[in-house]
Amino acid sequence: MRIGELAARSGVSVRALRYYEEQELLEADRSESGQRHYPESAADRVQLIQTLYSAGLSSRTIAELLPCVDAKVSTPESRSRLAAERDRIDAQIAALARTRDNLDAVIASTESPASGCAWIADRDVAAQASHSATP
Amino acid sequence: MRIGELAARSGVSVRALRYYEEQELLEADRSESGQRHYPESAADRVQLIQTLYSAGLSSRTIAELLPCVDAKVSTPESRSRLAAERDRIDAQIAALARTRDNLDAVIASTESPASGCAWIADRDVAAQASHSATP
DNA sequence: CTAAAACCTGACGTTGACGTCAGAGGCAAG
DNA sequence: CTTGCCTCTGACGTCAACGTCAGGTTTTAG
Repeated sequence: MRIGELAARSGVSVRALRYYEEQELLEADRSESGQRHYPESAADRVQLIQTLYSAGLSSRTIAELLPCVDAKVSTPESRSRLAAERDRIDAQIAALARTRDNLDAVIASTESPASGCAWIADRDVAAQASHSATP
Repeated sequence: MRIGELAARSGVSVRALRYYEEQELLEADRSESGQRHYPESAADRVQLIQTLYSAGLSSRTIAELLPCVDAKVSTPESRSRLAAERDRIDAQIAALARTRDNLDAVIASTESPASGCAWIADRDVAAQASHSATP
């Protein structure tokens, strides 16, 4: 299929697909006239790329990890990289869960009519005091 | 305290603090000569701002929600805003958890010597097929 | 065959949260 | 007083993941 159809199927823009190619995340066959031509499997790959982007990985990191998926091999570097990213995501989940709980607390306190919302000042700061943000 | 000390205490840059003021997230008294002067409580507030940033809120959103914390009042708008942000964070957590599980799967498969890593292609794409990314 | 739609490359624009630099003033120590 | 560090405003730079536009070629529909 050509780029327009892949864009429609995977729900990303044509520009994004060309960007992915530029970043070496997605390769395409070229027709005689230079037009990109993708196999069916490209749609899944684009979904994968999107998933990894939404998990906060950079295109460079994704480019470094995708060969593991493609070649179905893993070097010690790729494994430690995977583990590092997993840990980062785990920490991110934990931080988000804390913030969500804080939001829940303030929502609960403001939904009942006669209460203020002195929330995170009491809860979150204490929890935050023992860790640092993502670099 | 002055801006340098607050920066050191809260672990953010001086530039960031001035930026927060520009975005109306953080106010400062001014000395006769124009230098910013902060109360002790500013350190906690900076932590709060950082927490909300790391949860993916924009400075504009934070600026709209902070008055609720300060004035300890909530309007219907601020309440629905809080709920919307909570839901967004919840969805983000769920998406991250899926991706983390996928990473776990591939790590497990690559750690044992004789296996490939055809992971997300089997697991994640199916899971992703029923939802959309954050806009 | 022709016009429209899709595609190409190249390049500049956008957004957010700052970094960085320039030039000028302020402030405690010796 | 002057040295040296801190602070001020203002303004341009950065980085990622694209958006958008220009100007030209290719494919498709009628």
